[in-house]
Amino acid sequence: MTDQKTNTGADFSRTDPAALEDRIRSAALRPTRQRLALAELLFSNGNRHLTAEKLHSEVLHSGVKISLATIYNNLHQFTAAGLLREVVVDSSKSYFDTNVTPHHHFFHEDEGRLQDIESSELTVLGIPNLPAGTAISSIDVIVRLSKQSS
Amino acid sequence: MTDQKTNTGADFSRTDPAALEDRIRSAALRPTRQRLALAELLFSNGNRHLTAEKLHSEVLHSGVKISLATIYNNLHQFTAAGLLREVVVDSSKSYFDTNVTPHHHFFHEDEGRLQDIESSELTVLGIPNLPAGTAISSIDVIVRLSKQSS
DNA sequence: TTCCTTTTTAGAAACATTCTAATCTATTGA
DNA sequence: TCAATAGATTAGAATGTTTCTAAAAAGGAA
Repeated sequence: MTDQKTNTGADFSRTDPAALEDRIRSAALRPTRQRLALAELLFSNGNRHLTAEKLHSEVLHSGVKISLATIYNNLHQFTAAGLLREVVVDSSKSYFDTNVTPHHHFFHEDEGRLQDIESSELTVLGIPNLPAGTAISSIDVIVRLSKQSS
Repeated sequence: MTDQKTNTGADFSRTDPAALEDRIRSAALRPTRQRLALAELLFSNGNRHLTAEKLHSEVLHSGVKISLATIYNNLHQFTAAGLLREVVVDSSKSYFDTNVTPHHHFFHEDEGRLQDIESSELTVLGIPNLPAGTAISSIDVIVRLSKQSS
């Protein structure tokens, strides 16, 4: 149980450089210095929800020189490979989630922060018949939270 | 039952200029030429899901000169007044929904088109306890649809 | 009408994201 | 080990959506 294709939340690959490299190789990508740095931040710290800009500043602070274009390239490549999932909650920027199993989200509107809701907890009932010629690509539930008013 | 604060889908104000003007006045806004043109497109054609750009091109085609800045100003003012609701489904642009009652959406990913799911049909069960100090602002369910693969 | 406020506007600016084309790097296999 | 090549990174330009600015126009009250 040290390495799996799925990621349910446990930080299973825990900074082990070889495991990170395998993960990148399994996506048919080369384990470059930049990718390893990104993978470490993304996949060795439990489930995370990050914007491109946040990831960029984290990786720069970790001492690895990397351009924003590379951040975007890799976020998209990781997403295409199923290592990340994009979550649409804000019309102005994209969030990427390291938990790629089916699940839902709380979104703290004031902080711009996402929080997982496991799909074992939350159920969606009564989806109508699908329009002809279509198939479900995903079901996204976002519970938007504001600060308590009183 | 000709005019109500809520809008469940019926096109109840049906191009009646006086009703549109009341609707604008009730939001503490002046019924300008531009606002009336926008209100007519938004509120006299059943439930609609529009982007700023789409609304702009529609209103220009209807013969009313209006700038994109005015479109944005008014979409936001109408939203603040509860006449519209913003739906976040696409990280690159905003959609505005004329149906402001609680409900959910199908999103046709290939066409960028939204379709209502009434909340009488779809139920969300098992929302976990809310984080301390927060209250639910809204619950958004988006069923993303792709073209059937086969 | 006059005055005051709101609204509209063109254009500039801001912002996230994507593109371009040049340079660099990992990998392969001789 | 090295050269060849395919893939990766990069700075900076470009794009698209949305917001801002400041000035002109229009609505409404008196």
